[in-house]
Amino acid sequence: MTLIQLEYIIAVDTYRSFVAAAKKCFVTQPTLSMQIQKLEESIGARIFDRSKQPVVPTDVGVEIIRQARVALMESRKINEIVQLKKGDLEGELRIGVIPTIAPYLLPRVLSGFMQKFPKLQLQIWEYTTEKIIHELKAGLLDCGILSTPVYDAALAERPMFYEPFVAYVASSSDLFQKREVTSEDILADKLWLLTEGHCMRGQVLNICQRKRSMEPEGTFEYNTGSVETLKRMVDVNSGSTILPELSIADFDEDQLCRIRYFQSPEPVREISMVTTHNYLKKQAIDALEKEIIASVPKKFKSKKKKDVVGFD
Amino acid sequence: MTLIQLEYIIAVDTYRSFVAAAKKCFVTQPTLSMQIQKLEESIGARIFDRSKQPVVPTDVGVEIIRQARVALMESRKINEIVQLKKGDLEGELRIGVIPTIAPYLLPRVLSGFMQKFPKLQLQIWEYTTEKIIHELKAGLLDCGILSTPVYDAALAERPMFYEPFVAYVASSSDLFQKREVTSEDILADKLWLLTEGHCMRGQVLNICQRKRSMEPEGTFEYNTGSVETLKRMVDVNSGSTILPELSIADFDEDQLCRIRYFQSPEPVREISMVTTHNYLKKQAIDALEKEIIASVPKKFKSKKKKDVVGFD
DNA sequence: GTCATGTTATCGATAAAATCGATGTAAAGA
DNA sequence: TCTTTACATCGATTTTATCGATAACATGAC
Repeated sequence: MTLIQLEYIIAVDTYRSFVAAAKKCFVTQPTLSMQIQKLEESIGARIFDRSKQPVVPTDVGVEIIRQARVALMESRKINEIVQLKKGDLEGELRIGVIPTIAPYLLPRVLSGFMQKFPKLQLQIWEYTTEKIIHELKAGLLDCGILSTPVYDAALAERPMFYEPFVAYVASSSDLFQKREVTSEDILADKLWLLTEGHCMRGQVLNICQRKRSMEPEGTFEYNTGSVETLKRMVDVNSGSTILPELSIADFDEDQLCRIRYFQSPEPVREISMVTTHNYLKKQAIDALEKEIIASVPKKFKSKKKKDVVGFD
Repeated sequence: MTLIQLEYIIAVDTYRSFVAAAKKCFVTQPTLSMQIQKLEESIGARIFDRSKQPVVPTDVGVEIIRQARVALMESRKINEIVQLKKGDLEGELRIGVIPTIAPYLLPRVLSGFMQKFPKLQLQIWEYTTEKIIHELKAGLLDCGILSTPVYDAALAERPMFYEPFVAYVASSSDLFQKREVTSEDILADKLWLLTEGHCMRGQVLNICQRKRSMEPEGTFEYNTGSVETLKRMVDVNSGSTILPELSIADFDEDQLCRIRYFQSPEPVREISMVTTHNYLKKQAIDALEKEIIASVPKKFKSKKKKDVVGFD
């Protein structure tokens, strides 16, 4: 058994194809096939059922692959130990961030973080929650920054802060007259929503206590994945929307006028650093986590007197 | 990095010598040296300080080796998964047992256990507690059966039963007249003791509340490592000794006459299955554990109304 | 200091392996 | 049925691991 063979079976499991796996491993398909055959022979068990298309792991193969991931992970930690001692993390850090956090949070932390680890190649991927979870499990991402809980036992989530939602209302709206708003107010108003697939859409609907199934009535049907677009819709048209508080950091005075905070307990979303349980690049990820926690307003850090909103 | 390289550095760490490690790995010393050099080069750190004699790991080397043990362990579990699925454990199981347990416990369980795992090569090593702990940590033993607690964070102990101590008294002794004995009685009598290094010696001294430092007065100085010898000494000469209850199982009537049980709470020793935390051959070891628990008298299984005696 | 001894590093040769490109075979889709 | 896609097989080639011999080095005895 060699570590390379373990990498090969993990690649095949990930891509469900010998050809694709070979490409990702930078070897030819016969090489990969041969090595996997040798591994199967040496342990005395078939790992993949090649009669199915696409290939699937056998029963015992599933467990072997799970254990192979663990073994490979532990072997890679040896390199991390060295880098840690040298004090200079190298390699790449692949971060998945949901689109309703990324543009507002990352600019606050990335420059500082990159200065601390100059040799680290940062890769940011803006994905939906679902996609981030999938890629984390497949080992294609190192960590995810997303709204939790995600209720997945394979993942470890470490809450970093609780970001309040705020209402953004057109001056033509009735809500504009109020100093604070409640979820009932929102319900009555016309509401710009993110398109399906964004966890924040679910959270906003939960705030308004609208069921996902029943299409909210007073909602403009304009499918956008961008919080920025929601804001502009309110600016240019009318109605209201709900924004995460970090997104209003660089609003001008005119725009701030249209912000309405929620009555206590204000609705918030829990933002966590999510990894697999036995994760690599711990040093870098833990540092990023600290950097993020330090970068958000103090009042975000406690969830007391707040209403943590789920998205399911 | 290859698994073989990890094996090599672990061997060098274990034997503190390239030559000895090479021998144990069944390769020549240049081969082992080369591979370790390649590993050091690939991770970019020196693992061993060869200027010292015997060789010692560097600071970072210590951590690398610790992690290498983990990685190798996890990779070996892959083979166990296969064997587990086949339902037939192969390979060898190296068991360390202290001499005051081995001859009385093992005959009760080994034949049954070997029938269940016919392909398993059993290796029994009679060692002192100290030696078993050392070999477990070095990975030279798979599990140990010994008296606990041993207070070693690197090891996991799972108590299996609580074995009472009984007194064995010559008919010429005053104690012979009593139906039950107490630790005070023993203190007054002449006592045959095991030689230094046996944990049971410490336990017996603790029962009598004698300090280790002060050499017990009424003790015959005959250094033996065998419980059987203690018994014979009492048989042939006089005085008394303390035996573990399992050792009296095949006593004849005459010998049973000389047994005196302790007054409640009777002194007992805790006998545990000891492994490292992340141990291999789990399947076999767990089965052995069950076999042992099933083989001892029911009354051994609870520690209620008993006085668990340490040996330090 | 010198010598004997034991330990690790280095070297060239050789055996073992991993990999490649070409090709064969079997299954899935048009 | 034909085409396409995917995995297995084969021989050639490159790469790697290992060996035996030897050099370099450290340690302890004298």
